Amino acid sequence: MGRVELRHLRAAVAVADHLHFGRAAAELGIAQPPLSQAVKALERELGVSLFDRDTRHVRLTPAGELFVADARDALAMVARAETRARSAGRGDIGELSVGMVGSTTLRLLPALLSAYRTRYPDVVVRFSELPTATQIERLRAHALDVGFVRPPLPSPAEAELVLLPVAREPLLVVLPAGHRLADRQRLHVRSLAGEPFVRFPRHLGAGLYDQITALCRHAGGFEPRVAQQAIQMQTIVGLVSAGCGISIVPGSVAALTGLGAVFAELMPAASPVELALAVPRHGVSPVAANFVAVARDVTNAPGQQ
Amino acid sequence: MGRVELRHLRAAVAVADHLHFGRAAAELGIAQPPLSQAVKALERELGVSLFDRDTRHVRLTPAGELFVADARDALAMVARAETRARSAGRGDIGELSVGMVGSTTLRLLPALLSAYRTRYPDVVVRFSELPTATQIERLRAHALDVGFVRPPLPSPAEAELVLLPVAREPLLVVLPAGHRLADRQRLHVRSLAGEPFVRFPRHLGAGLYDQITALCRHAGGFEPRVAQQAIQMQTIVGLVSAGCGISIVPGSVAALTGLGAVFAELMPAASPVELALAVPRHGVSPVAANFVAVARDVTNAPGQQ
DNA sequence: CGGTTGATTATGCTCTGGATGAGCAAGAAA
DNA sequence: TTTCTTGCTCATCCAGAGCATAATCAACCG
Repeated sequence: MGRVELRHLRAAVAVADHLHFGRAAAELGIAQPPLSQAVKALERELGVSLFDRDTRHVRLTPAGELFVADARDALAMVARAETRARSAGRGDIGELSVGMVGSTTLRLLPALLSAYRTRYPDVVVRFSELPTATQIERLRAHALDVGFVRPPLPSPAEAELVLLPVAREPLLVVLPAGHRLADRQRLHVRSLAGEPFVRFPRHLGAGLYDQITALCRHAGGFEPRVAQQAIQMQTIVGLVSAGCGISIVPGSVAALTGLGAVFAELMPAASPVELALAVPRHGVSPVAANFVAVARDVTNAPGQQ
Repeated sequence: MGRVELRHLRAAVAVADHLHFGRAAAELGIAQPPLSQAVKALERELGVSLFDRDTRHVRLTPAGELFVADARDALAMVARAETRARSAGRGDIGELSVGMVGSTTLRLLPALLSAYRTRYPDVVVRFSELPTATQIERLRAHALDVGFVRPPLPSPAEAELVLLPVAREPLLVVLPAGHRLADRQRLHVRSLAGEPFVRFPRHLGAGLYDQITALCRHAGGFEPRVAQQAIQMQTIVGLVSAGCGISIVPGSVAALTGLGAVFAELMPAASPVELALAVPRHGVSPVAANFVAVARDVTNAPGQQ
């Protein structure tokens, strides 16, 4: 019971194309006898003769017409499977899940997305705004391909992920418009002592949290008092505007104007907060690898920092 | 350069189905090692790894997802090609061109067509009303698969065609309604001497023509005088109605009432005229063969003659 | 730390699939 | 006609593909 193989389909199609075993065999790069045998084997397997051939002429039977038409479709489908798999291998096609902390949206994303989509229009990109800790979980679970996170990462995560720094931003103070310090361009950390803080919960992103705490402690000499917690930058700025407290946020958040909050620089210039692209150390799909490459290009371009 | 073959597609699909090389190999009826090799060869050919496999688990890569989905489609198309070719081989599917002399339409066709279409609903049947001589040409040119003709056939045609008698009908005289003999139920051939005849042209169907001529000559003792020629039964009866002459036609033509013509039996009962199904002696498609079988069944059924 | 599961590597064998050459039928040319 | 050419098929032979068996190695499990 010899199964039908693609060589049989290719043989039938070639013979149908040329209506001539010799030329068909030449096209296939084999001699006539094997081609005759292949066609005959196919016909025996199908129980139908596909070609009427006297010693002089070759003609398709009705069954042959049907079969060859179907065979062409099948061969096209196989070719499609091959090319699409190769494309996927090159990262030209596929899907990509990108995670990002809230502030990424504001500055970096538009430029990056536009560059990537220009270069890889056939990749479906899905963005999710998630805190760093959640992204680490999902990267580990392969629910996310890459993620924009705030370093540093907890050490177990460092083992599985590679971090590529993509941006550094200064920290800014956010105050409600009517606050007593709201008219200052720059503020000393010490002047924030005693203020109620709106903060991002530590368990979802220790990097930025600890950096701010250390800043208050060492440059300000006080322990920040947490009045409210929120996990989205819009919410934090909104709570500040509503008078629930003040906050310290990455510089890109200053793009969130019009909410009734004002931003001021920090006086002993705090070390800038980092944004990094986290990528699994192993098993990165070509699609994700290409995205990383584009991200690197965009962030290294002159005029970006 | 090993081309992709269906065995590779079957292997990839089986592994994707089970996510387990052992079970996949069992399903394919081979051992694990060859399956591993087949998958690896495929991956090498495509330049992409389709499966992520540590020694414990097997998982599809994104490229694998795409490829396996396409491979399923391709395999389905091959299966479709096979089944349709087999169907065509059994005559269950395809096209059929049937020729017929005019009078066939009236009696035989409805019963035959209904029986055939019930049994073979997926065959597209095309009927053409053609004189015997034209049918012979087209049968020879394979423009017609089978044809209902009036025997006998010219001897060169006999060599290539097989004739199956399917009906015998008596000959009837057709007269215009106002004719002097129009009130008779049966007429002696002799009484038609001198009448102008509307005839079917001999070169398009010698069988019936010669039979009528011989009848007039031997039983009537006269030579029929041709006043008009026509190649369709409706036209012949119409010309008779219009007073252009009389005619002798197969019995089934009597179904053409309402044209102002009357029919009468012939007195020295003429040997009935035959209707036969002509089929090429060689290279008959299964579809045509099935039609012949149904035709034989229908015409041999009790109540038919 | 063995035991088990399960994929890969290594090796040998079988049988398929292709090449080569002979056979043969049908049209073309002489 | 006879002969030549064309072109599919049959027969034989050989290389390599593809499968099996056995060995190897890695990870989970008790």
